[in-house]
Amino acid sequence: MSARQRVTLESVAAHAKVSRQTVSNAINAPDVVKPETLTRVLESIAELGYQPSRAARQLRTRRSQILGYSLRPVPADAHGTIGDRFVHGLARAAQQRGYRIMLFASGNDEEEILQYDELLSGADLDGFVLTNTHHGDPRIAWLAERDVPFVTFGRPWGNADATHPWVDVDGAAGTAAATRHLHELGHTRIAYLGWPHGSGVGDDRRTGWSDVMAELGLPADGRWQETTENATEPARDAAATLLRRVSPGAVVCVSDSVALGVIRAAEAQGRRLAVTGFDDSAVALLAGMTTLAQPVTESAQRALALVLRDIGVDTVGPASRHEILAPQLVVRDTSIPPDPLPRTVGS
Amino acid sequence: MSARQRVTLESVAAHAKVSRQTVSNAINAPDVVKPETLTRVLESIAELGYQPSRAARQLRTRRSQILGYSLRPVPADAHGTIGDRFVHGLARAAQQRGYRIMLFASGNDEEEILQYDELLSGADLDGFVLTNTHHGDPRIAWLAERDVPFVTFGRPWGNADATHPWVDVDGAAGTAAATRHLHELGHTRIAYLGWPHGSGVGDDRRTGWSDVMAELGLPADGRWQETTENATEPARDAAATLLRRVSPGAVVCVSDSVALGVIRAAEAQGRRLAVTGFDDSAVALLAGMTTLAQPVTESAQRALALVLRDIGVDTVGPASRHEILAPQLVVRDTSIPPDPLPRTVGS
DNA sequence: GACAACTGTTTGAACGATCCAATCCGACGA
DNA sequence: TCGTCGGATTGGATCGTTCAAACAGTTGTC
Repeated sequence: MSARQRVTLESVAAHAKVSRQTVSNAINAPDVVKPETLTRVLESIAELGYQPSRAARQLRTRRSQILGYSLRPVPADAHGTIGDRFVHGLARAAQQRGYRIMLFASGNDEEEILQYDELLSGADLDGFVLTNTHHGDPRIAWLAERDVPFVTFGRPWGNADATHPWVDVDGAAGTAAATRHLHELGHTRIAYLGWPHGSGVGDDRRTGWSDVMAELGLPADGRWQETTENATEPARDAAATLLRRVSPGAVVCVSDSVALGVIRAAEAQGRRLAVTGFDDSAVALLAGMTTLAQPVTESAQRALALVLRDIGVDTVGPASRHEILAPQLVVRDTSIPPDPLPRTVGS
Repeated sequence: MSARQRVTLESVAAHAKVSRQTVSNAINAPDVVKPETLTRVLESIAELGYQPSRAARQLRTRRSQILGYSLRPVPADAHGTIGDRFVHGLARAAQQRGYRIMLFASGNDEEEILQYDELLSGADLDGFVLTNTHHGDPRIAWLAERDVPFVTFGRPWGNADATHPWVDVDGAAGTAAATRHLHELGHTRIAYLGWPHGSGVGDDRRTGWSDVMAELGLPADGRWQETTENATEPARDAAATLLRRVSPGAVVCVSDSVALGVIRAAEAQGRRLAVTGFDDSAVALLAGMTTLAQPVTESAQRALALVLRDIGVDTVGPASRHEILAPQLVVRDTSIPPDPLPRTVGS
């Protein structure tokens, strides 16, 4: 009920019989305070339950200890929880380091840049975490130009000399693992269904398949691949073509949605087919689909560490400025040994 | 490159040839400023691109213009985008009103309350938005006791005299609409598969079905319902029992996951069955499932308006302190007319 | 013994906004 | 002409922290 008096540096100082600044030092630069004074001050802080006012600190230091994270409208057909889990991991990692995540909404890159401007001058945000970066992303240029600390979840495709820190999942390693897995099961006729050429992520994932196929001396030319947009219906049609053309025993897919299309096509043609997806979405779980789980939480933690380093929070050793994390193969029912007679079509 | 001087109240005042306070008034209380002075000041603000320092304002007023939103770990089998879309709607609605959303992570109610305490004293948050409230939620008691403004997405089940503002989706209206829809298609043997008794949301949705059935003079006793936890596998087993017991022509389900279990059970038994789900998740879209779409974005907007009113941002007329929004029926393929001979168990 | 160097602590000023009290100014009435 | 009134505007104090410089106390050096 009664509004208790706010605990401030001054009141802690009085309680510990030192000055404001010494209490401040005890928090921000403990090494300059005499050990016995330090313990006395820390006791007072604990006893009074003191918490520094972020506003006052921010006003003086021009640092908010807050990072910005932009939300885009959620597409209607989204079934992933990747975004969800990434934000959660980010928020948790941040608050362990005394930082917080502030959200803002934007519809496109330009709008988002306007928000950057507003948040930097008005709210003194210390940095940003970007997702869904793309080729020639204007947000990256804007931030880099102003020396604003930021990190991207997703590597800068087609811009090898980008200097900002980033974290990404190794798509090629993922499809490579899936391809090897299918080969170990006995498959030799392994096709690939991916996104249209030109997207960094899609091309990367295709590479994993084609490299392993080459390594194994198995065919992976144009006849063994097909492309489709990232939805189940179009994927079904593309898969139907692919199945008729090379009659594969297994298909590595660029995503769970696409993989589901392949499964539907196989059912329609009455074929027995091994399929792998990518993302480990809820759909994959429901379909009992073998897929690749992205290390989302770990990505968030690494991303946070990278941007905090640029902000200057910890000046630990010169580790790499980017991280590539391998996804994990989740084996379920849809990766099955091949038919004894691979050539046989249908029931 | 060169760090341009920050635009402050003082510099705007100098530019407009008035005093600090007049500029402040132009922003916070335009009606006390003489019109011609006002326009002059506003022009200066626009010209210099002035933005008030949130830190300074917060230090003085003890208001941050920030609302807290807690994230819980995302369950592995989650396939909904409801949480995602709610946060997005919240962030967008907030920033239209000059507010921002700050995230924090917590694992349980107690941990979340500790975060409240920290955020209130350290960061001066103006209020909170809670989701996933439950019976006897300690968070609600804690916040209410301290007169902290907050709103919940989800009504206070079993606590009719709760006084805090809330927003919720009308589950009963949803299942009622589904039931009527099935009846209009010609169904009369309509069963229900729900969650175990005792959960507010689950019981509410069941009510919608049973009320309409009673209204239509159709049977809805215990034989026509079954319960299951919210996952596809258990739902399939429960559905199998239900189908054998009353041989329904249609089943209204408490969620999309459960509905998918019913579809699987019907396939296994070779039955033709109309099914409706709840939530309009990606799974429903993929399965071509008739379901109920929750007005998530609108809920977020209303929730924001309610909590801002308690904070005292707008003192508009005395509207209601809670809102119940109706979900929308999304008709797809799984709501089908009944067999000509409902008793026939098809091949 | 005087001065310098160093350690640990304290004091005053500043960050940029709002609150509060005081002042200005033109109009109006006596 | 002067005092009064009320709305518009001004200057000073304040919020709680950190920065920069000054201060006392001890030790070391020639």
